[in-house]
Amino acid sequence: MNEQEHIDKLMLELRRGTITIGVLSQLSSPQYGYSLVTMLNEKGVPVEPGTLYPLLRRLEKQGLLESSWDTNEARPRKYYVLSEMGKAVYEQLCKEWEGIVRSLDDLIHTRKDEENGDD
Amino acid sequence: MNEQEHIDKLMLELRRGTITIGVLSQLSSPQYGYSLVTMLNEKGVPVEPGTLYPLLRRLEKQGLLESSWDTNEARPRKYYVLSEMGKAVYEQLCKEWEGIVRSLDDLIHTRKDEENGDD
DNA sequence: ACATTATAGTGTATGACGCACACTATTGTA
DNA sequence: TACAATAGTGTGCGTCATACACTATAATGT
Repeated sequence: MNEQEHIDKLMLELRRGTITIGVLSQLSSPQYGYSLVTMLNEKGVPVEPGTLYPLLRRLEKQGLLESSWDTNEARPRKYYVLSEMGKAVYEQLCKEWEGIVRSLDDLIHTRKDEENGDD
Repeated sequence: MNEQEHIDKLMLELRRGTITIGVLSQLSSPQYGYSLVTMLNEKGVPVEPGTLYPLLRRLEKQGLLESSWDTNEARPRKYYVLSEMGKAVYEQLCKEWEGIVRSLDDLIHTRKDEENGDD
């Protein structure tokens, strides 16, 4: 396994959960799956259809999203939108996410020197 | 499932991979597992011994870490430190991590209105 | 001095869950 | 006819939390 393969694998894990936040962040107004895949990929959050569709259904089953079919268009589209609980969870999740980012940022820019080292 | 349970579960996923970065970030100089558990928890990256030890062994097997026993102390300690490849991977991973953070930050502070924003 | 408990330190086994990947299926459009 | 739009399923992998096992030392109590 070379460097790039390691990085790819680690990135895979790092992305975990971020897809969910990305999805939730876009569903304050209704959108359908196919458009979400496209948009998220454009915005730098790579996601596969085979990942997104199950995710959407999962989130709906858990009560974070609500869905409705639009059959007026050329092809039927399934629109998802945040439920009340979804909104609340999303708000809170953002705060927690920022906490994680801050902690990790802290570790990365290692401040070993300002430990006020008493040896 | 109430709000808090949802958040806990989502947080669990969000933390994925961040533990690895946290560990790598601390191993430019050698440290042993037990001290890492303590330190990371202090620094806001909660991690269980049962998570860290397998992680360290995994990273060593993959060639990102090197280990050596110190049997001079009261109890034997297994010290880990970044290998050359580990350093390279860590450097690159940090950049990628910042990319993820930036993308997600972008999505969270939804700029729906300024869709025409070409810098 | 001896027994008991706590702590430092490393390790394993199991189960859950989300993700990528490879697929299927339908319908409209060029 | 072939391609794009749109939604879906099934499998395998990897990491995480949890619970547990193990050893040797330090600390405590009697």
